[in-house]
Amino acid sequence: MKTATVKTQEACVNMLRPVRDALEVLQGKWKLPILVSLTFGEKRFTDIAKDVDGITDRMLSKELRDLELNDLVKRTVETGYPVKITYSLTAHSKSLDDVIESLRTWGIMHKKKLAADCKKHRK
Amino acid sequence: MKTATVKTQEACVNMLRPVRDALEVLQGKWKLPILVSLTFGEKRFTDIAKDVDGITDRMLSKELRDLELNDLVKRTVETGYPVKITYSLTAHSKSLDDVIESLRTWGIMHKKKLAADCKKHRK
DNA sequence: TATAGCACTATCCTTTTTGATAGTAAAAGC
DNA sequence: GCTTTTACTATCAAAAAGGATAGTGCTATA
Repeated sequence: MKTATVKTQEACVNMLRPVRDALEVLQGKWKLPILVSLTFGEKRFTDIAKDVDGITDRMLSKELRDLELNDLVKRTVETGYPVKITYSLTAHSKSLDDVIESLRTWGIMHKKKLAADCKKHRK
Repeated sequence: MKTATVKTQEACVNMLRPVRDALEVLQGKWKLPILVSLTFGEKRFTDIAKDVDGITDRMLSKELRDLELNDLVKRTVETGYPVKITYSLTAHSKSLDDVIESLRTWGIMHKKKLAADCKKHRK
């Protein structure tokens, strides 16, 4: 391979690494949706389940545990009767704002495009 | 449930939908990395494979097909001897710039945090 | 002639993810 | 006393994702 090619490849791999690091913690169908739900304030287990349509208790439980381990969600137990458990964002997950917002914006565009393409093909 | 609660839940679900739409096409370990690799210009199969460390031919082939179906990658055949096949971004995938950049930025932060936390725990 | 590069595909297998269903303990509300 | 709510866990099963390995047909190169 040519030296120039190797150089651009290196640049590419360096660009790629952080993206893959981020993906490692955020990948999957549910993690980002759960975090989005929590941007609306701290919530209880069942409230999150209501927001994130289609998630099962089992998945929600597992994903919350994963997110907690990565310091992306804080679990708070309010003792008393009955015990109240709430989940909330952390400083670390709040820093995901840009990611979520850009993904959201793109998602809107993408949906519009799908609709447009669909019309085209029906013609 | 209280009316106010229902309203914020509705707002949340509406916020969530586009994120989930986006995730549907972009999810997985490889799609975004492949697209990042192509932001450096059109590339051939083996070149992408070199950039995206760890991907197998099977996966790359499959993911490229998926991405092409969603108009996120363009496959170009240059006839001649030998035939040259190149992959490149489309207008649609170029619009992912913000998503990729924010994910990248967050990934860098996240890694730093991991390193910092690791130090803390060793103390 | 032998080897290497290109762009894959095929087969088989393992791991991970996701889903369905049921169950629990403790308290509150009817 | 019975049901409901809350916040889960357990078990089983299906589906999706990912990986290992090998092979193909073609060309260029040593």
